[in-house]
Amino acid sequence: MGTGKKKIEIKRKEKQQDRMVAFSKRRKGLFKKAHQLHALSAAHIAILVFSPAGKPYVCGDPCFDDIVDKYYSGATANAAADDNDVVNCNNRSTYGDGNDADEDCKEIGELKLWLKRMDFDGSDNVDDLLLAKNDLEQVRDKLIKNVADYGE
Amino acid sequence: MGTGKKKIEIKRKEKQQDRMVAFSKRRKGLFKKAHQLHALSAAHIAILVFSPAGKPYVCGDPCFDDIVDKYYSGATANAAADDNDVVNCNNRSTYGDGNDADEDCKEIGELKLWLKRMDFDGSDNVDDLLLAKNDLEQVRDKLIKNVADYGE
DNA sequence: TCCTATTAATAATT
DNA sequence: AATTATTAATAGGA
Repeated sequence: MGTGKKKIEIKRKEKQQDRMVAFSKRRKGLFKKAHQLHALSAAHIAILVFSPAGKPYVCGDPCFDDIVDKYYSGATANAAADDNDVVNCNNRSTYGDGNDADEDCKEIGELKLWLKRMDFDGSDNVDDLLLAKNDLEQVRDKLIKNVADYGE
Repeated sequence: MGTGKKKIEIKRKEKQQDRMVAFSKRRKGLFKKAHQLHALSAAHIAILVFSPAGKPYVCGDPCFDDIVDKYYSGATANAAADDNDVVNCNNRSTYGDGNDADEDCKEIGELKLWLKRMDFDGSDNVDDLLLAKNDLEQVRDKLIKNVADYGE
């Protein structure tokens, strides 16, 4: 995937500057797609992005806060549970303060997010498999590092 | 804009069924773009969409709730104020409250289910991590093979 | 759903 | 930033 003069691997770019360039171009594209989706289908859409530099960008059709409010009001929050198309990863992890138990929870929570996002069970196309491959490689690297940290 | 056999106008489709078709295709595309943006730039991304039928779809990299929390916590909320690309309308809503420790305990239970599905246990000691590492490597190799088989 | 003609998004380069 | 070669997304139809 990718679109441009060359096919690129979808993986974290090494240099901060490259990440910022990719972010700028693709954030713009993402918001445009979101706006189109709203205009065509009348769906309500809320997007929140933090740039690599930590700057927030918000996009809402018709309004970010209202849509998020509606979601957290819970009236319909469980309706998506049975839809296998849904990419739904809501997993709270504690950031910080750090007693050991909490740290472990955080590590495990992050790992879980990675695994859940892979969702390669039903993938039958090259793109999904490639994404899963990338994710797996990163999870593996994380594990290797954790093991090393434990004194392996 | 649009991409397909014909250029289309970006305006609300008249028939509900047409809106649903466009929504299904484009929601998938939007989430894919979001995942790519995250993978490439390490940006944090949260998307919430209500379909024309009112069904919610959530996408979060790395986690929807955490990103939204971070935004509403306000630590960085004002950083975007000077960016003219930002569509920014804030109205805080309260939700959740549950204490973090309890939330994490629930998370651990869910995690173990996930890890079992992945064919390895989710312990946090070195031996189990090593086993997990081996399992992940095998899964990864499987995926790489699958990708090769698809002719990538 | 799947297919494919066509357009839109974007990676590399300037 | 602006341009352009190329790929990816998708509109319409099977």
